[in-house]
Amino acid sequence: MAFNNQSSVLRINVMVVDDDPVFLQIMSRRLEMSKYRDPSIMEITVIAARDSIEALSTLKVQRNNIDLIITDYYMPGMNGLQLKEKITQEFGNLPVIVMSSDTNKEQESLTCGAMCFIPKPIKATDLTKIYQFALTYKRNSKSILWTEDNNKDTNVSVPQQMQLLPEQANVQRTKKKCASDSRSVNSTTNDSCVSTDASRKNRKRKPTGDPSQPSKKRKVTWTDQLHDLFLQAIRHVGLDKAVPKKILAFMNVPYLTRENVASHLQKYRIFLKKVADQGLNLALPGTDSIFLHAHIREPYYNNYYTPSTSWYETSLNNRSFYSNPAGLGLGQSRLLSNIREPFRFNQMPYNYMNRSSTYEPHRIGSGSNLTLPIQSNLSFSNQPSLNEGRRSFFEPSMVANTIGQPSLNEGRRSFFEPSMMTNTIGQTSQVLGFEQHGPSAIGGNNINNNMMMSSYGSFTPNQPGPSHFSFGMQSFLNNENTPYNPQPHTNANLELLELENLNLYDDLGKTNELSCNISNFLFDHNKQQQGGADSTNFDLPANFPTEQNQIFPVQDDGNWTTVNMNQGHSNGETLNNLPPPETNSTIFNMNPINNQEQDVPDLTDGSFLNPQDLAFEDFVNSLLNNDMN
DNA sequence: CATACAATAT
DNA sequence: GATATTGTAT
Repeated sequence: MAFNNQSSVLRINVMVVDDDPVFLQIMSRRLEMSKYRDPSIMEITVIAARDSIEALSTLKVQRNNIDLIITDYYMPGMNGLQLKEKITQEFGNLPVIVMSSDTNKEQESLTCGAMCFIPKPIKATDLTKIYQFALTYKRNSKSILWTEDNNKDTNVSVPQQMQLLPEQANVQRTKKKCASDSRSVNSTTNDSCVSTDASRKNRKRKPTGDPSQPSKKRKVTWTDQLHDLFLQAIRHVGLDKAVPKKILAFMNVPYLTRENVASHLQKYRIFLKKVADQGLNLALPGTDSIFLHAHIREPYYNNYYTPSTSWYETSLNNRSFYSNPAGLGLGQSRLLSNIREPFRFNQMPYNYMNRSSTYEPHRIGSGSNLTLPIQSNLSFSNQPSLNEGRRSFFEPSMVANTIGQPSLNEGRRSFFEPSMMTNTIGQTSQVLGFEQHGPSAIGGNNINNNMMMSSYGSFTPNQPGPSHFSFGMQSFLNNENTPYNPQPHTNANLELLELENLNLYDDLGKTNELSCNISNFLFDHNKQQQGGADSTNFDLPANFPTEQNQIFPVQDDGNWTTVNMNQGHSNGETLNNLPPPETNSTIFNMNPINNQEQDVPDLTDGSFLNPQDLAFEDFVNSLLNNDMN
């Protein structure tokens, strides 16, 4: 699916500190060599340090790169706990595991804040615990899922509170009142307030234990945290391949069973379906911001290539907004992802973006990066063959590709396209007024696809790895070197089409952040303010053929041909035949000036979220970040 | 009594 | 593994 497996693998960097070089070597080797359950889930890199000083100096360099520290207790100079202390002082709260052959040091270690204590020699099961620890910690640094059950087969000891916090154990008795005593979580004797199966008549289910004894099955509570892990698992394996077993393996929560996951998955799927049928109702809490920085250059057209720098930033005012549950019956939606994560952007109810007053476009200086909070996974590690070499920047089909569905019929949608905006980058585009500018010419290196003259920008990665793209907006805006009077491609201007350094990446650290340069790209807020936007009424230069059904030339298969603005490219075989998106909807036809005071459809309405308007895969993808209530 | 939720049956 | 049904708590 949308996530590149390579980048989804959790990379755990463990530092091992021990003054015994032999042990250090063995330990490092064991950690490295031993495969975790599924190597596609986690990779371990071991950094060895021979004493505390070396450990600290390594940390100075690699501070953000180390996930877990395993240190011997007895070391010359500074012992393991002193090292831990120092680490905490200098680098904050990094998880430290202390090991020693002196089991008397166990209590001291735990008291002093070691995450756990491992007696030497290290048993294989203990080693496993280290993996689990690292994995869990990496995935959720807030808490460690660690239960008594999880521990009983090893000598690893963890601090008391770690075992006993019910939030961390995530296990409760059937009766909440019982669970108020958190220490009963792992107890099997306290059943005084658990209603028994025997008290139920006509029970059809088979008792799971001794029939004479009432079953005391634990009920898993899907806390936000646990659900979040579940979602991570789904992201990792892909929605289409997410089955209980795989999810369970990824989650690696000791007490969870496949059945637990299956049950939850069923619920989740029901949620997805519900949303697909009815639309999504979102509550997006707190501050939000959308920003786009574009490095502007002169048009790619002809041989001009004059760098200029203009930066725009568009941010959304701080506002909270909530949808009314009544409209869709999905009112309990809550956002589980960290709201600072950029991809929540996708989840914004998009009628919101029509409130021009909420946007504050302004120029902020110069630079060369573009940061778009988008739903990403846009690392083109594969040849974009399914779409005949051309993919739009924010093309739904691209997501479809990675999800596993062919994108052949999806069409070439892009940055400028309203239907895309609805779900993905709409806010940005709307804010910057891209959509109103309509047609833009994009060149590609593929001679069969080297011009795109449907109404919206597009971009073509033509090889794996970093890609390049360009937009020709300047031409429109300055009314010169216009792409509607284009010159055939030459090598010279092909060069210009190969723009700079669009690096798309996605890793767990910076999921969904896109960093790139945009060249030959220009937008104009003032232009945005003029006229409405629909597929045939763009804000165009005076000499642009704005009449409906007027044609303008494009280059196709090396020859110049024409395209009907209303109907898309005349050669639907080569270029995509997707009709211009519906833009005369309430959503997109709302002029920021004229309609400023107009009553924007309320979020309670729900009609604004017609799933058919949405790029479905994107849409579903965005749901991956949502709770399913 | 209806609903939400998770376990359990099919 | 997917889906339907049941038990339990609210």
